[in-house]
Amino acid sequence: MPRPRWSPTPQQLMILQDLYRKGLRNPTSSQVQKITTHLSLYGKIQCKNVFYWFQNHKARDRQKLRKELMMLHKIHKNTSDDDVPHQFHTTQNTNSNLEYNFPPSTFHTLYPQSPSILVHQGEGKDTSSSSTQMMNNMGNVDFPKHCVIENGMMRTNVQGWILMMTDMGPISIPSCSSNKPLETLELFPIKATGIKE
Amino acid sequence: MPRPRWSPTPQQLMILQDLYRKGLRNPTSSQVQKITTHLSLYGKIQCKNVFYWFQNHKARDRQKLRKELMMLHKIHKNTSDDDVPHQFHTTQNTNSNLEYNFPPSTFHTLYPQSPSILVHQGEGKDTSSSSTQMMNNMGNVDFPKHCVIENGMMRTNVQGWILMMTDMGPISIPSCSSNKPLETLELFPIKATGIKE
DNA sequence: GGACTATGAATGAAGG
DNA sequence: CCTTCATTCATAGTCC
Repeated sequence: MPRPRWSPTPQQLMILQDLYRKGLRNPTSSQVQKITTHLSLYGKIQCKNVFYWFQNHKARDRQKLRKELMMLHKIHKNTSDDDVPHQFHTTQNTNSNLEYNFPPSTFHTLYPQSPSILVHQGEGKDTSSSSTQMMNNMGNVDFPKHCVIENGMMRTNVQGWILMMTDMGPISIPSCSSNKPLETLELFPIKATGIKE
Repeated sequence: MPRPRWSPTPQQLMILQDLYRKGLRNPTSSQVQKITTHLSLYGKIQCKNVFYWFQNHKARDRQKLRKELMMLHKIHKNTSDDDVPHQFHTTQNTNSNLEYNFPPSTFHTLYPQSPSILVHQGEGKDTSSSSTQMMNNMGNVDFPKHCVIENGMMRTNVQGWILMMTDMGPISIPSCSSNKPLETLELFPIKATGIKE
């Protein structure tokens, strides 16, 4: 029974956290490999696990920081939006209350360049760089594909995310039996369900 | 110490279900925000609660359908699988043996695009997109998706890294309590953290 | 009280 | 990097 997904053992987690704490954010391919090799002493693991771990950890860490930062800026308004998993709060401009929004652009300056840590590579010159590649040419470790190495830099193949969000219409949030209708909420089912079945 | 977890009041639940029934699946940041604000009329609630609610509800809804479907396919097979203690086995990938690593990318065709509903945003355009992001940058600042790619991307290959590879140093990959020292790992934090803190 | 269920919360894994 | 999906963990509520 193959464990569907990897789950770090306490030791592995500890090591990963420590590396992260020390500043590692975007491990290069060789770093990932080495880390993986090391962690495999404590349990089954693949390069991609390490790769994804850092990616997710960094993202979620940052989101947490943003939240805290926001918290400070919003020292008063309670209104319940304190802790949000990922997402953000857009400008909510209701005349009624809360207005904890920031001048945008405060948060994109957070992450520093990734710091560094080096895991020495046996012999090959590691100019290759990041993770992506490593995923490919690893013997028994696979990497997520979808990244391309370019000039030593790892680029994700994506360029241009499309956002399809037609923003129109007021939405109606269903209200429970008796309650004042919400001012500007409207619901716009644009496309039926979504449960393709 | 543990903050009890949120539990929807009957009214809140009713509203959420209604929205879901109407097709909402992946509410955008502003939608979550508005919904949360509205629901807070009926009890304490945070954005993340709303966010998670939709995530979970959708996932479990889908999982239920999947299971039923599977049931049909297996109408004949008795296999005595009747006694499934807890949950169920959803995707039981009987890959059996080698749980090697294959670049995934095989089983993707299932999910449709999320439907849509719109919570009209007072004025700001909510180009922001959905869930995740929304919680983060409350400033309604959504990244100009494409722009950031330039320097915000995964540059794994930081130019400041020094490769110091001495075969001798015992590595400083944090090890857990008792374990055999790893052979050649080295850790070289060149620049402090990165966590702006 | 332990087994089980429903479900909030967290996070690994992918895709774009 | 951002978004979404699938799993899994954790626990309140329930039944016996």
